[in-house]
Amino acid sequence: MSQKDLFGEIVPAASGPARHVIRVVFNQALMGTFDYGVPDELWPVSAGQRVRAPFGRGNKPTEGFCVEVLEDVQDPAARGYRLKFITDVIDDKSLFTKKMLELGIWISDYYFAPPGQTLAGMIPAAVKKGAGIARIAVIYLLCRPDEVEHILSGKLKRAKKQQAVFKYLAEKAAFSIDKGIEKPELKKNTDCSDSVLKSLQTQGLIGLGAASVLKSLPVIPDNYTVKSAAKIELNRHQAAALKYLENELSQSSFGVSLLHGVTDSGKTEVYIRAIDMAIKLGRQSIILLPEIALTSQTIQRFSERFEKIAVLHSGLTAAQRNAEWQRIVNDEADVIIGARSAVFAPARRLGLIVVDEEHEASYKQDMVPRYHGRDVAIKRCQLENAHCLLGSATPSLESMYNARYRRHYKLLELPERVMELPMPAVECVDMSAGEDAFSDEILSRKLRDAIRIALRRKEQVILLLNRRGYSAFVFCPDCKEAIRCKNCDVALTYHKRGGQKAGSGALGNYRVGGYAICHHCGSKALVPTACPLCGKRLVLKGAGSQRLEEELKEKFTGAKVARIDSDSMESADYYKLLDAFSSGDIDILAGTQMLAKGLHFPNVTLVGVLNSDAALAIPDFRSGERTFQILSQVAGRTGRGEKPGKVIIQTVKPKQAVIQLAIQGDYEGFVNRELVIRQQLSLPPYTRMAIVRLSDKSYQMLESEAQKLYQLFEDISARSGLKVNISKPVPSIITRLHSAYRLDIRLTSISGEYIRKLLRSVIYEKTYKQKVKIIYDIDPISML
DNA sequence: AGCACGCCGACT
DNA sequence: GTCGGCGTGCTC
Repeated sequence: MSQKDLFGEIVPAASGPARHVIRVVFNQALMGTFDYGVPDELWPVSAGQRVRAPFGRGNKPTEGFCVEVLEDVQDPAARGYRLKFITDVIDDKSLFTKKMLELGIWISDYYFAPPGQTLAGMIPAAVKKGAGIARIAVIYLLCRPDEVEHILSGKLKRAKKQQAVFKYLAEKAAFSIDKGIEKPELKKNTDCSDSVLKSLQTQGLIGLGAASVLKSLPVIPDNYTVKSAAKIELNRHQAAALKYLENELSQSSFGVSLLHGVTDSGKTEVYIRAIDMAIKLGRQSIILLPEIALTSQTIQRFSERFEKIAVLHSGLTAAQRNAEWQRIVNDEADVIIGARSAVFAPARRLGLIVVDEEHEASYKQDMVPRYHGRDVAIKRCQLENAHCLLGSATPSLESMYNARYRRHYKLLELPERVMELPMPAVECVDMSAGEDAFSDEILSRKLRDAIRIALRRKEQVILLLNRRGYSAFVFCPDCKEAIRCKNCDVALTYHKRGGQKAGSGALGNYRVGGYAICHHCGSKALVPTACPLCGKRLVLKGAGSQRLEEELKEKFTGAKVARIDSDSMESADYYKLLDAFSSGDIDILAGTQMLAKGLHFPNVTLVGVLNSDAALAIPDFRSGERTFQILSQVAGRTGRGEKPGKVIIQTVKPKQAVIQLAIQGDYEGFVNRELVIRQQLSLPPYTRMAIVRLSDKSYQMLESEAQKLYQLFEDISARSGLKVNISKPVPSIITRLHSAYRLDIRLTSISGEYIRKLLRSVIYEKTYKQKVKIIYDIDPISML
């Protein structure tokens, strides 16, 4: 053992031989597990309970999860280290059901997420705190503003990093705990290490506190309600699907079915009947929905039919969320409805998980653990012998492929709209031809005419801009360059402020009346009037949703126009606006793709898609699939009442196959075409994929590390004969984010297990010493 | 992640 | 020589 033993370590808590040993994981970026003894007076401890244990050389009391009780306590001499003892047991009973714990370990293993962070992510903070609020380490200055200069040139004269941190805090006026900066934010923005902060702390220059952080998410106003539908009779397709599901549910064995139903084909009614069946069999159901679809009208649709419902979504207060969770723990809910993380609801009699809109990319969590809600739902069903019902009008190619070719999967089709409503007429306008090509207006002649007609009939219109980031950038027509974020290398988006007209005046050489905003890091910049490279005039280019709003107000005077997107929306306003639109107070609603989701407005008879091909320009193999999905969703937004609907799609590439297929509403055709392409190019769903993304502020360092890791992958792969295709390090689609460069190594293989074997050998065996930040994205859903 | 250890450069 | 910043490696 090391020399340190000569000086005698502080022995924490009880010592001596351990009669009980447990395996603990900490909520930190640590892949390993740690064994601890349990003092007799704290026994028993079971898997899933949180414990406090001395951790690290300083024996810092740290919270961790017990993941296992070790049956055979081995001989202390055989252990290569000295066993410490836990000091507290935090929970009086396990926070996890047995199956959930098993699921958590699987997620940690499958997605290469630290087990402690994975388990922590499965339990809402509100539950862990006991209806509290999320607390986060906050750092603030312990001096007065007028002392800053003196300290910078005095005590910190020689400490460059500390100066930077100090200056940053002073700039942000963090002179008290309530003005403090959150530690992760501080570290990111000043690029400092822990030791820098530690030094400042020991010098008494900064204070460390904890602050409560509230999540700012939409809160559903109580009065946002819609009348319920009358008693519904199933059509023959629904009846057939249900018959299959009833049989599956009564067998209590694992299975997955993919319910492919066009908009208004009655998928929800099938869900409801299946859930009803599960309840009759004494089992619970979880319904997963994308966060944005989780509106009170959706919730109401279910709450009208079931009594014992628990709701888990981000709009709830901490106390509400904890209360809902406890209801599930106490077995007071038959139906649990929620967003992605509701897949972790502590149901003990689970029989069915419904994943609605299963193709939605938002099911993939973009933080550790980077799990896919749909895939975790399927895994959980497998562990619990439950049935997983996936539903979509445009299923993902993965699910479609599985439904066609894999065991345990079944495809259920609902090809007809329930009320026998006709599919809306979809028209395409070629923006690259005729007068529209030479017009700088966003709306084509055809669309303008259609809007006018709809307004005359007192009907409503929805206009959709595909991606906000791809419009209204500041462009130099001479250099052919857009102004980019200095940190993220992303084209900045121009946003107007107040009601001033852009370019109406000049303040120095900056444009008055607006900012350019980076949609990745949120930083704002004043916009120069002249190009910094050539000095010539810069122009605003593209169709931002703000510009659209202006054009609409100009062209359709008298019509009430509203814009909906995450820039103009302050959480609850979103629902107010939808409410106003629903009650007919708004004639034209313009916005980004969030409008394309499952909202129901009977009086909408016209939907216009303004830049339908914008997404196709993104270099991501799924961009065609996304475009098809969005256009199909849009087509479903209209003609839902008695009046016939119409969709007008503007595009510069009218011949593009994806757009053609979307216009024809030909999902089959799209899938068959796309699957051939994917197979030819060895892309998912024919292969599995993982992205290893390295990032660092120094490009040189990043490049050499990426090269090193790439070589290591190649070596291991060759040595162990793993059939994994390893790409050379390539710049990520977003080449730079938060002033860090990003390189991707893309791994593809016929089997995901080959990829994981390769990654395991790098992550767990110490074959590579990590010098830059690395994230592992297993089954990536977006290449960004 | 968070902490202590210890190398090395800056300054007595 | 000594102080202390900051990179490195370990944590049951």
